[in-house]
Parts: sequence; structure tokens; C-alpha cells
Amino acid sequence: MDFDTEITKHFADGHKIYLRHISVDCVIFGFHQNILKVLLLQAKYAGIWSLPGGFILKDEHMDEAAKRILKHRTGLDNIFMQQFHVFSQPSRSTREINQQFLKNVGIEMKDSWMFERFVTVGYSALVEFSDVKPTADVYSNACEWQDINALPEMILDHREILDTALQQLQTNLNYHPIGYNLLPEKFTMPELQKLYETILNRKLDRRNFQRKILATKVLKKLNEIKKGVAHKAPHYYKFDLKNYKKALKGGMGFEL
Amino acid sequence: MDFDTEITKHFADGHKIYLRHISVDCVIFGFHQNILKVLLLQAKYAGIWSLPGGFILKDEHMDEAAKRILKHRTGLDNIFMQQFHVFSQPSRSTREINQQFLKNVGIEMKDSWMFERFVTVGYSALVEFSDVKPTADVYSNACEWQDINALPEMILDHREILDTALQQLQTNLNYHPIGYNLLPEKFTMPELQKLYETILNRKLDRRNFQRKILATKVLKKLNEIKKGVAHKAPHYYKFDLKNYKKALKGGMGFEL
DNA sequence: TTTTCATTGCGTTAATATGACACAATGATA
DNA sequence: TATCATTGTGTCATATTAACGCAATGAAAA
Repeated sequence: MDFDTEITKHFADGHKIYLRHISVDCVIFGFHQNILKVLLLQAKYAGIWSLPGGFILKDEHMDEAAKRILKHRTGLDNIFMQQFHVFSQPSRSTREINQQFLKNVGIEMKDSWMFERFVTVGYSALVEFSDVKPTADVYSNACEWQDINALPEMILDHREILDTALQQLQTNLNYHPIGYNLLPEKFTMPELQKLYETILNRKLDRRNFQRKILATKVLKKLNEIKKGVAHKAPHYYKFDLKNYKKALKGGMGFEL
Repeated sequence: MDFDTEITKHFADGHKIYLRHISVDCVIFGFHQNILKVLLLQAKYAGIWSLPGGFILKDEHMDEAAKRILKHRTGLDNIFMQQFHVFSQPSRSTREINQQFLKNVGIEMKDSWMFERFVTVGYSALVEFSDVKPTADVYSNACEWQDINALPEMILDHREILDTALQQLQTNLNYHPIGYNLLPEKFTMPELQKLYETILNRKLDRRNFQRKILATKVLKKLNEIKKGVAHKAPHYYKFDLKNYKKALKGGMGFEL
């Protein structure tokens, strides 16, 4: 199916397979070179950026829709995703955006479910940066990681959605372990600490951080030392999945 | 407009004013005689119970829809409401329920937006029991407070929605003050403690509870003592709204 | 009237958690 | 071989928490 046919079909008949008025937008976090990143799409023609999003199939759980979208943009399976907020300002209309898009593509259409109001559900995910193969959708030029500290302009309320996800991530940091999906299998204590500092956007005391994290027993110290580093080489750690998952449910029992 | 006409119109044309596929369900908590209560509706004919719910007008923010529903069932205005989760199992179909309802009413209709799948957004509210005038809607026999510990059978996943709201309430208790909308203007320390114990479903140490609550400065001690009680009479307190609202945003800074 | 007693108000104490910092060990680099 | 930024481990003063003691109160019982 060629591009025009696909677009036309989506705008004309999409409501036959998707629920009207509801969309899902995903905030996908990664961590690379000590910088927190978010996966964004650049809209065709307009050049403005957006969160990876999509719609809910008529017989699909919303969580499944979010995972399907994540899979298409990253190639990743089996990632824990969490809905964090519903955005429903009546003014968040995709009408102009979608009409402009069709115009740019050169398709004429008077009415479409895509012109109607959408309420969107925000989902967040934490993924390992190097596992992701960013893949654009048909509406986009590019799919790229963007630094959380240097975000481009974004459509509609997507910046607000992203900020909400980030804030939720910060809040959860004290009550839930983090890092399993964001760090490589083996990592050092300074790397884990840097992740926490990046998300919280403040410095933590190295020694107190280690004491508290180790007290939760979500880490396993490996008998292996990082090589090729200047100065004293740190140990490697990996997550103890059993305790990690226990802490996901029961909480960490400390504040940073 | 008589009952039949109204129902017919809602089923036939409701989708012209409401968003399809999306509903709002409200978990409205009250506190009376040391028991936590929830406001429920009893469906006509079926007798089974449900949460007060409704739909979103085409040009209405979801939060406004929730407040509108709350207002209609309680008479209350200006109550803080919070969305807490979206429920979207594809199996949560209102088709059978609504078709049965029409059949009972004696209306025939082949198709209706009300027969389609609904994703519902859960909202919670805490209200002062004695301020509420429970008011049933056209689909219900009764609107009544039910004990949280003796809930009747509920339709669809409404029991799950209620349980989720309760769990969220328990979690929030440590980070946000509570009671302003649940207790009368003047209350005693044992009454406040009982509220906390009821929600958390466990005993708290009387002396430690008082120390921690007072440390947050959300309470103002009044120069007034409760009368007509057996044993030593406790002081009255009221909330210091300024500090209360500060704590709503910034957190309480303790755990119980 | 006097006594009883469950409850309130105001404390103490020991155990634990937290924040701030000291110091030796390491190992690549100068 | 010396340097030095960084890691691993530990200390200590302070704050927070859990657990409990005891006198004061005042309605109800004796």
C-alpha cells in the first residue's frame, strides 16, 4: 500500500478499527552519556516534534495499545509501561494539525474522525538506550532521542505531557527502584548515582547514596571491576531481580 | 420531558453531545459515625449498585464532567476531584447492561452509542457527609451511602475502580493532609485519628499521631472543649487552611 | 458526696535513620 | 616513581521514630 492510500484510508476509515476521541501518547525515557533522553518524532512538513502516539483498537486494552506503539517506535518488547495522566482540555484539538497535514500531502477530505476532539492518555516507559532502534511512523520525518534539557518545540500539549511524566518519575524515585530498564545489565555505583542525580536534577552524597541503595538489597555486587578508567576502578553491580520487583511493589523504605 | 422520552433521546442521540467511548466514574468518600462511606447508585430493575458516573460533553474538560456528576449526585460545588486511573479492559462492555435496561423500560432500539465499548476514567473526591443530599439519576432507584466494609454487589469493574481509589487514598495519606472535606469544621484529635485509622485500616499510637500531626501545623487548637462526653473531654481543633493547602502541595514530611 | 475509671494531655527514653564528613586504597597518568 | 581524582569504608552528631509512663479530667457508678 502506498503512502497516499494508507493516509487516505486512515483518515477516512480509521474510526472503524479505532476508538474515537481517545489517543495514547508515550513518554519514552532513555539514559545515555549521563544525560536523560526522550524519544520524539518530527512531524512531516511542519518540522515540529511530538511524542510517539497512536490509537486504541476497538478490542484492545489501552495498555496493549501503548505497548504496541512503543514496539513500533523502538523495536522493544515486554517493557513495563504505566499510564500517568489523562489530558483532556477541550482546546487540544488536532483538527488544524491534521487538516494541514492532509493539505501538505495533497489529499482533500471534508470530514474525518481525525479532525474531532481527542482526549489522550499519557504512558511512560523507561528503556535501555542502546537497545532502541528509533523508527519513524508515516506521519514523521524522523524518530530521535532528544536531551531532556534541550527539548525542541512540541505540538499541542505534548510538552506538558512530557513534563508531567518527568515529575512523576522524580516523585516515584523515592518509593520505587529504578534503573533496571535504563542501565545496561552491569553497571557501577557512580553510574547508578548519576542516573538518580540526572532525574532528580541535584547532587547526592556519594557515600549516603550507596548506603541507602545497598540497604534495600536490590543490588548484587559482582566480583568484577571496571577496566580502563582513570583513577580508582569501581565495582560492577547488577540488579537482584527478585528484590527489585519486591521493592517495586512494596516501596524502597527511604528518602534520598 | 417524560422518562421514556428522555431515555430514548439519550440512547439515540447522546453521542451528538457527548464523546463516544469515554465515561467518567466517581468514587465519592464520606466519613460518618467513624465509618468510611462511599456514595453509590442502585440501578433500576436490576437492583445492582454502581458508582455515580456520566459522560463528557463535546466541549468540556474531563475534570469539569467529573465535577458536574458530583454536583448532580450530592448538590456540592467546588470540591477537589482527582483522576486516579483509566480502566480500559475491552471486556468492560456496557452493551448487555444497557440493552437489558432498555428492555425493562420497554424501549426498543437496535443500535446506540450506549451499546459500544467504554473506557472509563476514575475520579475520587472527599466530601463532608452531612453536606451531601444524595440524589439518584434517571437510571437509578436510589442514591445512598454505603459502608466501605459492607459493600453490595457492583456492576462491571466498579468494585475494582472503588478499590483502586481506596488504595490511592491510603497511599496519599502519608504525603498529603486529609480531613478538610471529610470532617466538620470543628473536630477533636481522637476524631481525626479515627479517620486516619479507618482509611489505613490499622491502629495508630494516640500520642505519636498527635505529635506528628501538630508538627505539620495544619491544625489550629481552639479554646473550646467538647461537652457531654464520658471521661476527659478533648479539645476542639480546626484546620489552618493556609498551612493545609501548603501541605497539599509540598507534602507532610512524615510517615505514620 | 465520694469513688471509679476510661480517656486526654503532656511527657520520657531507647532504637533507628539521616546528613555531613574523614581517611586510606586504588591505579591510570604525569 | 610521584601525583591525584576517585572509590570503598567508616565515624559521629543530630533528627526522627516507636514504645511507653503518668497525672489530670469529669461523667458515671457506688
